[in-house]
Amino acid sequence: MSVVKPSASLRERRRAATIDEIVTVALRHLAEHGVHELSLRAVAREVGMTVQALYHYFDSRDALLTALIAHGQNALADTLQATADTHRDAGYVERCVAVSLAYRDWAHRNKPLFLLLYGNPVPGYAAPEDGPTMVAGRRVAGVFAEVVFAGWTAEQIAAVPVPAGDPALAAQLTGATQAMAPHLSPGAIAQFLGAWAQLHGLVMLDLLNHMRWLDGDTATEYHRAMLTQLGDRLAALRDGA
Amino acid sequence: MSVVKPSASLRERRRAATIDEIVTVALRHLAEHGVHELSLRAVAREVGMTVQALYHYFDSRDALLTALIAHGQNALADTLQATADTHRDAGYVERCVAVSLAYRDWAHRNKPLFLLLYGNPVPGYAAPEDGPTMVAGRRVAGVFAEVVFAGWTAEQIAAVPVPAGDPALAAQLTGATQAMAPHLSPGAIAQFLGAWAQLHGLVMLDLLNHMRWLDGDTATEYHRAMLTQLGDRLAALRDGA
DNA sequence: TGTACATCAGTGAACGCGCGTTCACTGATGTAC
DNA sequence: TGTACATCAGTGAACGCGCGTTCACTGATGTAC
Repeated sequence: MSVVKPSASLRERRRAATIDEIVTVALRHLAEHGVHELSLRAVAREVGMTVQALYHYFDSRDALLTALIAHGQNALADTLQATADTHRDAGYVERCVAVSLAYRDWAHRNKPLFLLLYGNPVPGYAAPEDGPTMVAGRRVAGVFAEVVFAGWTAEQIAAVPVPAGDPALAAQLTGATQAMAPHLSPGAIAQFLGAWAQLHGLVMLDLLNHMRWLDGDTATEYHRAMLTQLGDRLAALRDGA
Repeated sequence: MSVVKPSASLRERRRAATIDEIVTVALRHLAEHGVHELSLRAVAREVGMTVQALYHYFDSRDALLTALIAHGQNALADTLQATADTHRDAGYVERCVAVSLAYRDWAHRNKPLFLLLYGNPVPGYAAPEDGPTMVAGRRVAGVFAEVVFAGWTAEQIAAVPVPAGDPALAAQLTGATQAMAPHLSPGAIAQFLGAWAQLHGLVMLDLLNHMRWLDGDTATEYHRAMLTQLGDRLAALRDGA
C-alpha cells in the first residue's frame, strides 16, 4: 500500500506495516458492516489492539476517514484507468461505455466505500481543503475527461458551445477550465459534467434501490443502453452536430 | 397535517394534535441538525415529554422514520405538482425545466430530508414493503411522468424505441409499464428514467459539494442550461427525431 | 345522573450498549557518545 | 563496544456522552349501565 525504503529501520517498517494493516482492516470492516459501524474501537478490536494504540498512527477518527476516502478515490481512479487502458483500441463510444460501466460496477462492489466518497457526508467530518481526498478525487474526474475527450482535436474541444444566458456562468466555467483542465474548454467542461451527472444519477438511483423493478443483470443492460446513448451524444457533440 | 373528524373525542383530537407536533418537531430537528442527530430522545426533549411517552404514538424509531420519509416524499410531490400547475400554459421544455428546477430547489432547501429520501439508507431501517413511503415515492415519479409526457399522443408514446440488445430488459420494462404506468410504453419508461437520472445526478453532485467550483447562483444557471438541453432532447424524442 | 370499569397519556427508574478521547504508565527500539 | 538517554508502541483505567427500549406505576379521559 504505502512504499517504504528498504533502508528504513525496524521501527519504521513495522510502523508502515501497522498503518497498512489498520487501513486494510478498516476498509474490510467498512465493506462488511457499512459506515455507521465504522468506529475506531471496532477497527482496533479487529486489528487486535486497544483503541488508544490507534492514536499512535492516526490523530483522530477524522484522520483515519481521510485515509480511507483518499484510498477509495484512488482505487476508483485506478479501476477506471485500467478499463480505459484495456479499451484503448475500442471504438470511442464503446470505450466511454466500458469506463462508465466500470464506475457503476465499482460502486456496486464497494458500496459503502462508494457512499463514503459520494453519499451523505459523514457527521462531524470535513475533508481537509486540498488534502489527499481532494487530490485523489480530481484523479477520478481526470480519467473520465481523458476518455471522453480522447481523439478530439483542439478545434473540436474549443467548438463546444458554452451554455448561453448567464455571463457569470461562462466566466466561472472559463476560470475552472484554466485552473483544472487548460486543455479543455468551458463548453467542453460543462458538457462533461452533465454527462458525468447522468452516469452518476443512474448509479445512485440503482445503488440505493430506487430502480427496484429492474433486477441485477437486466439493470446492467439498461445501464449499457443508456450509457451508449450518452456516448452517442458525446460523439455527436464532438462532430459538431 | 392529518385530518381529524370534528366529531372526534377530546382524546382523539389531542392524540392527532400530538402526533402532528411530534412529526413537525422531528422535521425541524432533522432540518436543523441532520439525520445523525435525529433520535427519539432528541425529539422527545424538543417536544417537551419523556422518551417513553413517544412510544404511545410511534411503536419505535423506525415507525417515526417511516412517517418522516412518507411526509417528505409527499411534500416533494406536492411542490413538483404545484410547479407543474403554475406552468400549465408554459411551453413544453420550459415546464419540464421549471419542474426539474423545483426538484433541485426542494433538495437544497430540505437537504437532510432529501438525503433521507434519496441518500444513504439509514442504518437498521427498512421501509415497509408497499408502505406509505413507497406509495408516496411513486407520487413523485408520477408527477414527473405527467410533465414529461404532457401533450404526447398515444402514438408518440408508443413510438419511443425500447433499448435494443437484451430481450429480458424489454420484458421487464414491459412488465413495469403494465404494473406502474399502463398509459406509457416500455421505451418511454426507459427514457423517462434516464432523464430523471440526469436530473438526479446533477442535484446529488451539486448538493453534496462535488461542484465546488460553481457558486450558488451560477450553479442554478448551469442547471437551467443542462436541464433545458435535457428538455430539448425529450421534445426531439417525442417528435421522433 | 352517577358510578364502576377500561383505556389512554405520561412519568421515574433502569437495562445494557457503544462511542472518541485523555492520562499515567511499562517495556521495547533506536541513537549519540 | 557498552552505556545513558530519547523516542515510540502499547496497555489499563477512566472521563462523560447519547442511544432505544422495557417495566411498573399514577392520574386523566371515556364509556356502559
